[in-house]
Amino acid sequence: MDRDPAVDQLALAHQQWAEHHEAAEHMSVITSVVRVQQLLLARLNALLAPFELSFARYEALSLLSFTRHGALSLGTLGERLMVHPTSITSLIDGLEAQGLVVRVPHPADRRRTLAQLTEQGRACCREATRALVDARFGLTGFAPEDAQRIVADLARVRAELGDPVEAPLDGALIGSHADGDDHASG
Amino acid sequence: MDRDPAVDQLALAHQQWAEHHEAAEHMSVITSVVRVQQLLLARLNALLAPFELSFARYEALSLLSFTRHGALSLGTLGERLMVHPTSITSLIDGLEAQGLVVRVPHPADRRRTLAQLTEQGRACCREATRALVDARFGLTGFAPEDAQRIVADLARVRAELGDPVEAPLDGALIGSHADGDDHASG
DNA sequence: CCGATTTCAGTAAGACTGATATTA
DNA sequence: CTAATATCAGTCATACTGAAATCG
Repeated sequence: MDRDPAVDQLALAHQQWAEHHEAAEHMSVITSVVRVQQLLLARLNALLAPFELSFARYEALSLLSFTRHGALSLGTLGERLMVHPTSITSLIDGLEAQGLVVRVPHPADRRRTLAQLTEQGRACCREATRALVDARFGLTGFAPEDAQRIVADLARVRAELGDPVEAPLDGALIGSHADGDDHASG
Repeated sequence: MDRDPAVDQLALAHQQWAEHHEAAEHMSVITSVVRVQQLLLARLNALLAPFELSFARYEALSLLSFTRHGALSLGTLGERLMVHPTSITSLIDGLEAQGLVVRVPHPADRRRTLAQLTEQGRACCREATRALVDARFGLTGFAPEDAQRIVADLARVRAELGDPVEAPLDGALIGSHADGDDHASG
């Protein structure tokens, strides 16, 4: 008695839900989002495995690489990544143990600590980025317009849940991201 | 120097990414999915907190409630929820400690164990369902058609990542979910 | 003194690997 | 015998709470 080799478990759950309750479509949004995140992160972590990076660590490296001196305070990093302060501490612990970043004191505020990219960290980020971009983040089959539509739909969900969402820009760009960070050791 | 009170961190990341690399739209799909799942689960877990349920536990109860006798083997449950076998063991451990399910031996296969809803489990699931449905799973602002479009888009992503995805059904329903489970104690 | 920043100790749920007992 | 099922032991990354040290 072998089971069906490939059953769409989400469609099955939707069908069962619709037979018993209301709001089946809303429930399906949840299960779809959870499942897609599960699959996407598995794919990305596989792509990043050769570099001994998780996607979370890659995101941090990437943010650092965008700054003028390759450094951000832990607080700013946590804000950008939208994670708990203690999570940033352990995330940077890991990257520091790998030699990809170092902690340096903030020159102007001795309460703060900067995470500073090392040369090795820069190189690692560069190569990992190439791997991800070449694989189109696991979304090879999607044209940029397809991706944009999904992002727009999910932005509506974020807005519904209280996340700050930029108005669907008709040309208005943000230019106010100088929050006093990004001055490194020098 | 207070920061902007509400900045769309995802839009900011997208902008920075687009300035430096390709595939910015694909990257944005990832960050959007991760963020939406984070926000959605936080909302759902808050809605379920009065019942001392997490969404994961609720999903298990819900699946059990759909069966004829309120019981499924742990293996089938894990397959439906798409989680690791050892995760099912600990999930059922928790539900059993709460008195919402009990483990009973499978009548026809002594290797298997059935998770069986208790009366308390049924009641808890019923009330939790009402709370979730009343709140439309945190998606009050979405009409069923909106939700359907999002689900369809995410189904394309799942297909792209190798998940079994039911063909966009034009009337074809699945009727083959009798996999030998669902016979309970009696 | 108050508040911001980071860290630490501890808890908890979750995802894994590898091994094991039991049974088909 | 092999394969399936569930569990256990242990590891790991994460997410939190509460407290502390340091500093603006």
